[in-house]
Amino acid sequence: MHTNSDSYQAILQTLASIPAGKVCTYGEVAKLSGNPGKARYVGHILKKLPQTSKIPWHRVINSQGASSFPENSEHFLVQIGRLEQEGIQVKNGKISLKEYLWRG
DNA sequence: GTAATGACCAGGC
DNA sequence: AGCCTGGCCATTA
Repeated sequence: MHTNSDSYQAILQTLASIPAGKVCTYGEVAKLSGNPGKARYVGHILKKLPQTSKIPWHRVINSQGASSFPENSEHFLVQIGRLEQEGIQVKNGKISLKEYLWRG
C-alpha cells in the first residue's frame, strides 16, 4: 500500500486467483504471495477493498476453517451464502480445510 | 513521534 | 473443545 506496494500487489494477485469452489486462509494467502507472516496485512487489504472490487473476498477464511465475521452479521451471511452457492459444504459455520483449501 | 487497533496465527496449558 | 500469550505488521488516532 504505502510502504510495501510490491507486497500489496502480490497479495492482491493471489487473492484474485483463488478458484471458485475453493477457499484459502489469510495465512496461506500471505505465504502463497511470498509474504509469510503477513496474515494481518491480508485482512487489512480485504477490509479496505471497494464494493466494486472483483476480488473474491468471501473465499478467504481463518485458520480455524470459519468466517472471521460475527456470526449474524451481514458480511457473515453473505460470505457463507456465496460459499455454499459455489458447492462448498458449511456445517455449523465451519468448513473442511482438508477438502476445500486451495494451495495454489 | 508513540499507542492502540485489527476480516490473523501458532503454541501452550 | 476452550482460553491465554506473544508475535505479526500496516493503518489509524
